[in-house]
Amino acid sequence: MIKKPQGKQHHGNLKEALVLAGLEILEEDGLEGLTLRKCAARAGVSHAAPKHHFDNVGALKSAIAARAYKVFETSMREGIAEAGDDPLERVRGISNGYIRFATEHNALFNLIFVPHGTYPPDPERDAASDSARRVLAEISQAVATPRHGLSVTEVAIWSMAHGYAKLIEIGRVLPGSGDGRDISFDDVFPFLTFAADQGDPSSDAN
Amino acid sequence: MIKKPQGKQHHGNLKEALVLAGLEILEEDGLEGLTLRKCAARAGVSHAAPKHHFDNVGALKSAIAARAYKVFETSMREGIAEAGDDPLERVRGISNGYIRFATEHNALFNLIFVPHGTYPPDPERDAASDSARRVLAEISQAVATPRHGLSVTEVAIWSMAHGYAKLIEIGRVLPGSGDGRDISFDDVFPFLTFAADQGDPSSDAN
DNA sequence: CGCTTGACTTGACAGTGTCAACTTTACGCC
DNA sequence: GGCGTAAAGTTGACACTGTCAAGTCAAGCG
Repeated sequence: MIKKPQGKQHHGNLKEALVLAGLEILEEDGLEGLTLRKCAARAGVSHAAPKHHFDNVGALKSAIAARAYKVFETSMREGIAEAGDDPLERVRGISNGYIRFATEHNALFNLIFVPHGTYPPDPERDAASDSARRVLAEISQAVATPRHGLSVTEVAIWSMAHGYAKLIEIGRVLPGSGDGRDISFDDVFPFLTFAADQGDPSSDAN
Repeated sequence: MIKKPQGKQHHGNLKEALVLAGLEILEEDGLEGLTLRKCAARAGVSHAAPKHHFDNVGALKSAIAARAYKVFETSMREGIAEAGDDPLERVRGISNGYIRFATEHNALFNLIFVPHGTYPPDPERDAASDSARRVLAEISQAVATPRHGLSVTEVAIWSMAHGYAKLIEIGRVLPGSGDGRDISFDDVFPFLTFAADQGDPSSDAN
């Protein structure tokens, strides 16, 4: 945590401090707990100080979201790394990384997946978002066929992973619970099939 | 809109009026615009009047959510009715109803799909939720095989529909736009396969 | 007629984002 | 080196939020 030097008038790096404070608050208290004034307090600064660095709360959230995208991308890359070379396994891997990010950093997840226009324009956030999406596009590429282009395959994978992550978030699915909601992504993944995988999901082949 | 009789002390049906006011506000201003005080004002009553009928804002939202589930269920049933008798077509139909509800009543959609525990316990909301879910379970039944039970199939369909709806909400998918985001659910649906449908998504067979 | 109970109003409080005015510091320029 | 200016942070205010406590008023009942 970067705090303002006591007594000094200038913080030195308030912008960065506010973003870091925001990330901490998000992990501790969730998205609802994120407040401009709390960020300011945690950075050791008065409640209106952020105004000089962020026009409004949306601008601060946008800056935090840019960081969140990087965590998100890392999580997806880790999921891919855990998978082998098989294209289908890599799709499963990136999906697992996607879902792990959504569950372990749920506030960040909900900070970045927000309707277009929620935050003011921000090239840094756009860049981080594009970078993360390129990872998904690359993995999708390997299971896409010319017949149905890249983006359709990408959206199919994306929809499945995102939807499953949301069902966990709202408690409709609860992997490892042992009750009726105990459905893992590995159970669901076989229902997603690609040209190279003429899968009957009831087969054990994967 | 049910308003309080001018001058009279008792409203008569404030509980119902607050719920209806809430539904209107949700459709007009979205989930962010829903406020206890605005509901009270629209019902023609003072800002603290709702306290006698709803302990807190969560209880009011819960009551509104119960209504929203009914709209949701209707939308799914309409989607099914538009499909024929083929089980797979009925899955597509309910998905289209699901997605239509999410786009046309996005505030209601986000009101009902919230983490478990967001609202106080409410038997009415639970009943409405269960009723809606039973519709999905029934449609899933027809494409499920004993090998992988009902609920797994249900979650697969649910994940796909929910995820796709969310991608539209956040603007990552924009059907009918003509640009790179122009991907319809019919494009994505074939990637979902069941035992009875050994589908290669590149085939035209659907 | 009077009392009790429920429904609603009024006023307050803390917390939120945002704005305007003020103070203080740091930096460039002569 | 001193000084003026612009940036950075503080203070105080405003409207809005949910929530609570106290008061008012009406309906119903013994």
